Amino acid sequence: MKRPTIHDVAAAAGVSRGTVSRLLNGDKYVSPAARVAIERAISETGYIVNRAARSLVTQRTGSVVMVLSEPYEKLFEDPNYSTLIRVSIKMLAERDLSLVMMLAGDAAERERVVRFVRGGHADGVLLVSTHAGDPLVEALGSGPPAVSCGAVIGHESVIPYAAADERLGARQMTEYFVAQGRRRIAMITGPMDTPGGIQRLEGFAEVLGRRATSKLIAHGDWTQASGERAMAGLLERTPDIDAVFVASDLMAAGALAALRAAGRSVPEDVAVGGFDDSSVAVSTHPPLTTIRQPLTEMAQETIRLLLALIDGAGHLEPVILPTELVIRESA
Amino acid sequence: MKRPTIHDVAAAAGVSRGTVSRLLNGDKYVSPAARVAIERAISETGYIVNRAARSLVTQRTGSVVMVLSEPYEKLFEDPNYSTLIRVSIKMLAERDLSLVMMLAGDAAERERVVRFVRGGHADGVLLVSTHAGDPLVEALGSGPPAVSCGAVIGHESVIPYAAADERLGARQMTEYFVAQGRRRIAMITGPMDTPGGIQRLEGFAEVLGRRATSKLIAHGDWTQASGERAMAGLLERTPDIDAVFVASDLMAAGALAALRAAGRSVPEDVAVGGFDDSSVAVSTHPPLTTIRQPLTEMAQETIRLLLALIDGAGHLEPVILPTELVIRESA
DNA sequence: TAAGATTCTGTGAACGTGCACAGTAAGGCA
DNA sequence: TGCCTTACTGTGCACGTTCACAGAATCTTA
Repeated sequence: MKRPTIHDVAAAAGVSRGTVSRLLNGDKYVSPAARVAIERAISETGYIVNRAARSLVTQRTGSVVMVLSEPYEKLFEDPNYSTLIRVSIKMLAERDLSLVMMLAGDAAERERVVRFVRGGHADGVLLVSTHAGDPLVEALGSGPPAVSCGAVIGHESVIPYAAADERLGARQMTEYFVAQGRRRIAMITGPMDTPGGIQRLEGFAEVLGRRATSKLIAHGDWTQASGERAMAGLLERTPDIDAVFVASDLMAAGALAALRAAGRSVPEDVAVGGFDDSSVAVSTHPPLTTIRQPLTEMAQETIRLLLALIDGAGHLEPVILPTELVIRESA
Repeated sequence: MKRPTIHDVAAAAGVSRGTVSRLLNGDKYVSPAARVAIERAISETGYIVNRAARSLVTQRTGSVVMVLSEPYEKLFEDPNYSTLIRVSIKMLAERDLSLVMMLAGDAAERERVVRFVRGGHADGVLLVSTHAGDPLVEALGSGPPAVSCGAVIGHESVIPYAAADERLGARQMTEYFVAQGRRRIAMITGPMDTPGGIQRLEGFAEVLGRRATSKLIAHGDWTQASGERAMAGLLERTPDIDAVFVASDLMAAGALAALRAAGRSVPEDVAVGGFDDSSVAVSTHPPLTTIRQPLTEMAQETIRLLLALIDGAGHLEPVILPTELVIRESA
C-alpha cells in the first residue's frame, strides 16, 4: 500500500494541496473549517510529510551533522563526547532537526564529510575535537553554518564555539597546589595541537612562572595509557616532584597507576589533580581532585550558537564558561 | 552561485542526463569515451549528487537511524555505547550510509521516531537498549528492516540481534567464585526488563542452584550509584557474604565504594566480579576481575545483520558471541 | 546480405513538495 | 453603489533525480 501524499490529504479534506501545505508550514490564512478538515484527514490517512520532496524545493534538509575529527581508535575514549551527543540530539529534536554523525579521522573520511556538507545534505555543521591545521575546515568553505564545541585553533574568529575557560581551570588547580605548600609541581599536558593541550599548560605556566621548567612538563594524548607513560617519565626525570596537574581525568587515572607502581602514595607523597570531572574521576582510588568543566552548558551553548546561525545570525562571539575546582582525595 | 546538477555535468560532457545517471549508479552500458568525458565533467564542475532528489524517486534515503531507548538522564552512562556508535558509523560509511541518532526515552520522542521511520526517512533501524514491553517496537510495525544490539525481550524471533552470551558469562564468574572456595556469593543484577538483567541472573542461579537465595540478590539499574546502594543493602542484610557478582563494571565500581565504606577489603574479605570489561574496570582500585563482552564483534555483527536485511535477506538468526573471564585483582 | 542480438544513448514521465501568482468572496468605507 | 482591503483558496511550475522505453549504431551469425 502506498504511503499517503499531500494530495491524498487534500482530497480527503476536500481542499487543495496548497491549503494543506499552508497548514503544515504554519502559514496564516487557513480558515478554521479547512483547518479541522485537514487535521482530520491527516490523522485518518496517517500522512507524514516527505522530507526528501520538501528539501528538494526548500533547499533545507532538517539535519545537522556532527563531525568527529578524532582518529578511529581514540574516538570516544573521552567520555565527554557522550554529554555533547546527548544534549545535541535533544536540543536539535526540539527544533525537529535530526543529528547525523560522521567521522573525519582520515583523508577518505574527510572527503566523505566534505561531499556530504557541500552537497547540501546538512543545514549545519557541528565540529568536534578538530585539531589545529585540520584541512577539513578549509575544505568546508562557505557551506552551511558551522560551530565547534571547543575552539578550533587558527579559526577562532571564523568558527564560533563554546568552551570552558581552560586557562582559568589550570590556574585554579595550580594555585591550589601552591596554597597547599607543594614545591615541585609537574604537569602532564594534552596534545599541543588542541586548545585543551595548549591553554591548560598556559594557565599552569602563568601561575608558576619560571618554576614551570620543561623538566616538569610531559605530554600525553588524552589516553589513559599516555598518562601512565608520561607519569613514569616524570618520576624518572625528577623523582622529587610532590604534585602533578594532569590535563584530563583519564590521563590522571593512568598517572595514578604509574605512581602506585612506583610506590608513591597519593596524596601524601604526590598530589594529583585532574581535569574534566568526568565519570572516571570518582571511580579511581583515591577519587580525583579535579577541575569541573560545565559540559552540559558547553554543549547547550554550542547548539544554541549553531541554531542562531541557522536562523540567520551574523557574526557570533565565542562563549567561554567558568570552571570550578572539585576537591576529592587525590590532592 | 548555484550548485551544479546532473544537467550541467551532462552538458559539460556532451552527453545526456541518462548517461550520467547510469555512470553514477554503476550501470553497465556506458561507453569508455562517455565515461572519461563524464568523469572529467564531474570533477570540473564539482558535481555532487542531490540525495533528496534521488531518494524522492528511489524511495531510499541512504541513512540508518540508531534509536536509543534509554531515558535521557541515564543515556550513555554505560560506556559501551561508544563502541557501538563508533563501529556503526564506520561500517555504514563504507556502504555510503549515514547514521542518524534519535532518542526514544519518552512518549514524545518515540512519536518522533515513529514519524521519522514510517515516513520513510531511514533505510534501516538500529535499536539500542530497548526494554521489555517498549511500545516503540509495535509502533514501528512493518517499516524498514530493524535489528537490535542485544536481544529485544519479547521480540527475539522477529528482531534479529547480536549479543554476548550473557548466561555463559554469568556462569563463568560464578564458577570462578565457587572454585576459589567462596561460600556466600551474592549478586547485584541489572534491571529485570533487560536481557542483561535477566540472563546474567539466570546464569548465576544455574550455577548456585538453591544457594542463590533472594537474600543474596539485589537489583540495580546499571548506574554506579545504584551499585553502591545495592551493595550497602546486601551488606546490611547478609554481612557474611564473601563474594559478589555485579552485573556491570560501572555498578561494580559503586559496589567497591560501598565495601570500602564498610571497611571490607577487596578481594580478601569480599571478592568482587564485574561484567563488561569496560574502561572503568581498569581505573578502579583494585582493578576489576570481570567478564569481557566482545563489544566490537557484537557491534559488527549487528550492523552486518542490518545490512543483510537492507539487501533483502529474509529471516535471520540471532548471533550469540562467547564471553571471557578476565582476572585482575578484585577477585 | 538480412536478421537478430548486443551495446550504447536520449527523452519523457514520474517522485512529493513549496512557492509565486492569480483569483474569489466578504467586509469596510466613502 | 463602487472601490479597496482583507482573508482565504486553487493552480502551475520548479526542485534534481531515476527509470522505462524507444531508438541508433555496431557486431554476430545463418
